[in-house]
Amino acid sequence: MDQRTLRRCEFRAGIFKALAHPMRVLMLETLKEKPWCVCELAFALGLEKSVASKHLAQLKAAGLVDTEKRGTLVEYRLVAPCVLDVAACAEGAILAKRRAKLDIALPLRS
Amino acid sequence: MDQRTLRRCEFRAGIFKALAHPMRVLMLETLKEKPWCVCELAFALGLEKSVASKHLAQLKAAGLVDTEKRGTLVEYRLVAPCVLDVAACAEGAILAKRRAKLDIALPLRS
DNA sequence: TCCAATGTTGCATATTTTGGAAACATTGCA
DNA sequence: TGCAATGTTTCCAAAATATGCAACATTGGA
Repeated sequence: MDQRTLRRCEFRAGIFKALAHPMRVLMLETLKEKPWCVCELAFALGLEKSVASKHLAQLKAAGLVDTEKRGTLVEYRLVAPCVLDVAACAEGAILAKRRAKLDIALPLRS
Repeated sequence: MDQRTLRRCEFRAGIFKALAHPMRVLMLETLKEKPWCVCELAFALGLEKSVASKHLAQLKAAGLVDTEKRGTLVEYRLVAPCVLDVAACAEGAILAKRRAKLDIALPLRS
């Protein structure tokens, strides 16, 4: 358990921590289509603007989104779309496994 | 923002939450090689057995690992290795982006 | 300059997560 | 049965996180 390994795990856990909230996952999925400003995104998702801003700040700190100022508003855009693919992959594997266990548990259903 | 979408985001956020701790990431990477029992894994990673057990329980609840009883010990094994590959992908994308921004910020360095 | 629009930050509160110690449960063996 | 090994659960205190509101900062336009 060297220092380098620990550092890597902390970095990755940081990425996952940023993703560990339903609203932030939804935000990323929304950003997948096009860039949004805080204001519109907050309205579309039914959030206080301060809450939306803070969630986006976390995503940005993790490096998952990036910003660009446009006049008075700030445009957020997705950096690594593959992150969402990962979610789909993990979900698929987990659900497949779960289904397999059910089939073993209930073999008479066929 | 229909109910189904929200449900999906909650499920995915649950997976990410299970991954949102350096020690749990390290545990998954360790389990990638071979199955481990709680006892050995706790010793190898320098954890209290109760702490290791709780981390593993979280990973199991998320569906990321599975267990098999062998006498007095419980063997934990990885379910979805693709999660770790995804982590590597996300990390790569984020670091690449970060590097790109630094190059823009310091263009005279070349 | 003044104001409106947009975001961010600070604060208070409530909730969740974490780690450690001890108690408890289960299993296999003498 | 009694005991040792292995895991899980419970309780507690500390730390981290989430939310909503208000205050503040920045920008562009009247």
